[in-house]
Amino acid sequence: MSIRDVAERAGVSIATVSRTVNRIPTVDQDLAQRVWKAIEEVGYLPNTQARALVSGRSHMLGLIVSEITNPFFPEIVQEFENLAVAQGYEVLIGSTNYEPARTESLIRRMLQRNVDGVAVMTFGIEEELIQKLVEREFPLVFIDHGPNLPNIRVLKVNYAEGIRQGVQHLAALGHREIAFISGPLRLRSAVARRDAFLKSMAELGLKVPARHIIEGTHTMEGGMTAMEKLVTLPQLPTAIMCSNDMTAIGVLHELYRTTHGVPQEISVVGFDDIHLAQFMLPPLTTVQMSCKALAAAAVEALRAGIEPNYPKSSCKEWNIPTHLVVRQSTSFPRGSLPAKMGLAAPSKS
Amino acid sequence: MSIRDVAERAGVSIATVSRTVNRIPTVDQDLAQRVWKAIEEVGYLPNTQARALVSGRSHMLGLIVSEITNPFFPEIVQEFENLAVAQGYEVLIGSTNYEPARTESLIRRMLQRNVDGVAVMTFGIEEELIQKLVEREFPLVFIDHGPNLPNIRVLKVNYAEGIRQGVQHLAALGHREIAFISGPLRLRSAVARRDAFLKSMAELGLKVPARHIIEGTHTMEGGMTAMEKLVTLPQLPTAIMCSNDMTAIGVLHELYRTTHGVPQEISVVGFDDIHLAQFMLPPLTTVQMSCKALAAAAVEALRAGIEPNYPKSSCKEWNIPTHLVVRQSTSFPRGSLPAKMGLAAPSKS
DNA sequence: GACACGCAGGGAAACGCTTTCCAGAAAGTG
DNA sequence: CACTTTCTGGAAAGCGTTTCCCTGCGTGTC
Repeated sequence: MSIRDVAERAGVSIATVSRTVNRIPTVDQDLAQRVWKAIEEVGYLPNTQARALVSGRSHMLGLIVSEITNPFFPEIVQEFENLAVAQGYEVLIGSTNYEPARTESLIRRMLQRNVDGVAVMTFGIEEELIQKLVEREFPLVFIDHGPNLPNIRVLKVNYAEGIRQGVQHLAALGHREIAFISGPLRLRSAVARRDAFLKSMAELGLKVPARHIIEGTHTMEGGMTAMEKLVTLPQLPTAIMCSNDMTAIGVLHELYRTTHGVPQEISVVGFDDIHLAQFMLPPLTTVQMSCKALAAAAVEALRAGIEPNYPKSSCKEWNIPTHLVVRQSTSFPRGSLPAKMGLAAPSKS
Repeated sequence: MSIRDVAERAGVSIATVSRTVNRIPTVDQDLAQRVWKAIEEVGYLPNTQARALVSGRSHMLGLIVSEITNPFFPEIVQEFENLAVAQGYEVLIGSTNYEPARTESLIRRMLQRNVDGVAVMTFGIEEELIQKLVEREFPLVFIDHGPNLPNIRVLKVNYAEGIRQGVQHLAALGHREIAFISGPLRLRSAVARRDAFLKSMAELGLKVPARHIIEGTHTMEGGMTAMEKLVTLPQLPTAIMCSNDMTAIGVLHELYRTTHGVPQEISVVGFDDIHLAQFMLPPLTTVQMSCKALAAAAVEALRAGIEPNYPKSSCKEWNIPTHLVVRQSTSFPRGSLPAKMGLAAPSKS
C-alpha cells in the first residue's frame, strides 16, 4: 500500500519510486519501468495527505454555497468541480443554509483540512473570521462583493444589464405595472438586483409604488408567499419580475393555484436561468447569469492567489455578464391586443 | 500556526498541547488554561492532515452521486452532509455524470485522499476497481445493489411498495391504459422500478403492451422525448407513470406543449418526490423515497464499517421505504365522470 | 528521615511522503 | 593508468501530529 512496498517489490529505494512517480527525468528507463510495474501490481496510490504535509499545499479548494438544494448552486458546483479537477484540484463543498454559525464552522473546518483557497459563493456574508483570513493573505474569492481590502478578488455580476433587458422587454410589450419580488434584503446581491430593477424602471419613467416591491426569500415558498400578497391588491400588476428563478417558480405555482393564466393575465420574469427554467409551464422568460463564466473566473482567481507562478491576469475583478432569455412566460398585458392571446398555448417550444 | 508555536507561547511541551486539545483529563487545570489561551492568541487550528497521517483515519467520507444537477441528489447530499458533520466527518462529493471513466477516477481520487469510506449512490455501476476495494474490505455502501459479496452493505429501496401504491391509485381512479417511462435500463434501479410497475399491473390483471413501456434517461429531456413518442400513438394512454420526477417534469412540459391537459386528459405520476414536485403545475402526484432515511442509513452503514467499536446494528441491509403522495396531477381517465373535471384547476393546493 | 509509589509532563519515535545531500560508480581526460 | 567530472541511487531529515515511555517531583508510609 505504501511507497515502501513498491520500493521493495521493485528492488529499488523509496526515493527512486518517488522520483518515478513524479516523473523526474533522471531515473533510468529500465528502473522506471520496473517501478511502474510494481506500482501496478500492488495497486499503489500515493497518499495525498502525506504529500500535502510535506509540500504545504493540499490541492484542495473550498467551495461555499448558500444552499445546495437550490438548483442554481449545483450548476455552479458542477462547473467548478469539473474545472478544478481538470486542473489538479479536489473540491470540498459546504452549504451554509444561510446560517452565519454554519459558515464560520465551515470555513474553520476547511482551514483545518488545509484547503489552498476558498470560493465564497454565498452572496453576502460578513464574517469576522473572513477578515482575519484576508489579513493573512489566505486566497479567497467572493461573489458580488467582498471585504474592502486591497488584495481581495471579487467576481462582479453585472445585474444591471440583464435586469434592464428584462424591464425593457416587458415595457416594450406594453407593461407599465411591473412588480418586483426581491430576495432577502440582508444579501447584498438581493439589494443589487432590486436596485437594478428600480433604476431600469426609472430610466423608462415608470413609477414603482412601494406595494409593488415585495421581499422574498429566494425560494419557491417565498415566491408563493409574495405572490399571495400581490394577488390581494385591488389592482394586480400585469407583470412580475423575480429576483431569482426559484421565486418565479413559486410565483407560477401560486398563479396556477389562484387560476391566473400566465402569460395571458400576467407575465413573469425570473433570474439565473437555471436548467429547470425552460421546463416550467410556461417556459420561463429569465435573465441568464453564466455559471460557466462564474465558475471559471472563481477557479482562475483562486489559482492566481495560490500558485506563485500562475500567469497573473492582472485584474482583481472579474465581470460576469448577464442577458435576457425570452421564453413564454411573458406576453402583452391583459386587455391589450386580445388577438395575440394564442401565445398562451404555443405549438412549438 | 503549528502546535509548536502554541507550545512555545504557553511554555509547555507539544505533548501537553496535544493532550490539552484532545481533552485528556490528566492535564493540569492551570496548564490547560494557559494552553487554551495560547491557542486563542496565535489562532491555532490543528492540522487535520497530520492527524490523519498518525491516526490512519481521515474522518472524511466520500459521496458519489450520478449527477449533482439532478435535484434529487442535492437533497441527499444535504442530508448526508448534515449527518456526517454532526458525527465528526467531512464529506468529499463527486458526480459521475454517468461516465464509468469518471467514476473510476473519482474513486481513485477519493482513495488518495484517504477517505474512510465511500457511499456509492449512483444506482448501478459495476466497476472492477470497486471489486478490488471490496476485497480489501474497504468500507463501501451501495444503494439498491452491490457486488454479491459477504461483507457488503446495501441500502435496499423498496420500489415495489411505492410503485404498487401508484398503480393502485391510478387503477382505483379507473385507469386501464397506463404507460411507463423507465430510466436508462443499464441501471439496476431503473430495471427494478420498471419490473415493479409490470408486476403491479399484472397483479390487477392489466395488460401492458410493449408500446406503453418507453426507455427514458431520468432527465427532463428524456421525459420529453419519451412523451413525444407516446403522443404519436393512435390511442394515447390515460395515465403515465415515470421512473423519476425529472422525467415526469419533462412529460408535463411536453403535454403542455402539445396542449394536453393534466390531469383532465392524462394523469401523470412521478417517483422520488423531490422538493420541486409539489411546485409543478399541476403539483405532481409522486412516490416518495425518503432522502433522510437514505442518508441516515448510508452514514450509519459507513460508520459501522469504519469504527471498530461502533454499535453493530447487526444488519447488512437497510430497508428504505417508499410511499405514494397524491397531489393534483392524477384524476379520473378522460371521458369518464366528466362532472369531476373541476379538479383540473383546484382552489386550494 | 529515607524509601516506595503514583502521576503529571517532557522527550522522542512514528505515520507516509518529499527533498536534499552524499557516496559510489562510470566515463572521460591528461 | 590515475585523477577528475558527471550522474544515479541510497540514506536521512523534516512536515505536524499522536503516543509511548521515561524522568522527576510530590506524597505517603514506615
